Amino acid sequence: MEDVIRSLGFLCLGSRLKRIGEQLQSDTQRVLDRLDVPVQSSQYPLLAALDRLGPLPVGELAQALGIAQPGVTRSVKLLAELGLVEVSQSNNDQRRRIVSLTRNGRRLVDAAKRDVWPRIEKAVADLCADLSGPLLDQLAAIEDGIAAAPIDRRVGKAVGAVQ
Amino acid sequence: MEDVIRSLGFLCLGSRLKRIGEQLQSDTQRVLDRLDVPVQSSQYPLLAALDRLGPLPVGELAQALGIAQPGVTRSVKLLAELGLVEVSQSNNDQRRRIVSLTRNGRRLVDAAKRDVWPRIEKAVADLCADLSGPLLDQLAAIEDGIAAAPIDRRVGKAVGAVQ
DNA sequence: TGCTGATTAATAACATGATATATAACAATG
DNA sequence: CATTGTTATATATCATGTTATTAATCAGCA
Repeated sequence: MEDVIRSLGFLCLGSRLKRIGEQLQSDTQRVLDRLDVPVQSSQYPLLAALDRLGPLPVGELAQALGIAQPGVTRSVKLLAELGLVEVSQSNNDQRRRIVSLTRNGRRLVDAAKRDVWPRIEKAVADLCADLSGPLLDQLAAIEDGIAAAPIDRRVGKAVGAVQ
Repeated sequence: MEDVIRSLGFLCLGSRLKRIGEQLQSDTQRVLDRLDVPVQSSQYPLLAALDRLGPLPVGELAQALGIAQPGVTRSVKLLAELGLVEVSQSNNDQRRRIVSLTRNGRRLVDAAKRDVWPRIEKAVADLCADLSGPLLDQLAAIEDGIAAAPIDRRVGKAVGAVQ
């Protein structure tokens, strides 16, 4: 059976990247499922962001993760229910809600950094090791290219009605 | 503000691919929004599959698109309500429901193939033109690598409990 | 000082992926 | 040929992204 997304090449690059990303995430999830970890793989970037950058308000967290703010609000709520992060009001600005790791969250991140993340990183790096180009650099170039001029701008305005 | 997903490299490759894919899709959506097209960009792969492969039962359509069957069932229902595809019972096997393009669906695909898809493809190809490696080949290699041995298998079994 | 506009986060509603399960039809076997 | 297992699809539920909107707070200015 022909893989249509693959056959369509650049036309469906978005769908294809998304599909590969979901595949990688669910594979990674299976790694975590073997452990006693109560967190979906997709929540780790948020924890990693707090680990790297320290406590952050919701909006900046969204920016750091490159997702929209409501997504962060939802994840934070979930992780707070699990006792991994906590939210405190900012002193200067009552609108801002500062998210930080709890003691348990800290412990989870430290353990993951020590025991799990290096293995996952190595597995993914191996997967990409034989590629003919520097994938991460290329992805960065794509991201920069999109940021500079999104596809719809590149397509131009001269497309007439379709039906 | 540091882009954490980007900084984490291979560890978050899945999240990153997904994020780039979603960005590309929503950019493409904006192209379509300028036209009179009543279809989300994410539905085009299904229409393209029917165009390339002819009428297909739900399961084979899922396989051709590389997504799970319930996703196809849902999209087909949506596209059928829009009058772009229709469903007929298979003769040999009453379980199978064969999805095909309607006259309107055919017309939409033909118009898109003629007027829109080449432009989008070109825009995305341009975006990727300056990359230092053959991106599509690399993605194919990643997909093949995942299929051969998913990440969780590559990580190995020797990871202890995390907390 | 009090109004106006901007900013922050929450909520609602939707899109679209997944898995798990139910139902209907087929196939195979005792 | 009836039962049993398999296969194809639909449905339910969840995860997680989006945009649009609302509510609360801040900041600036007449």
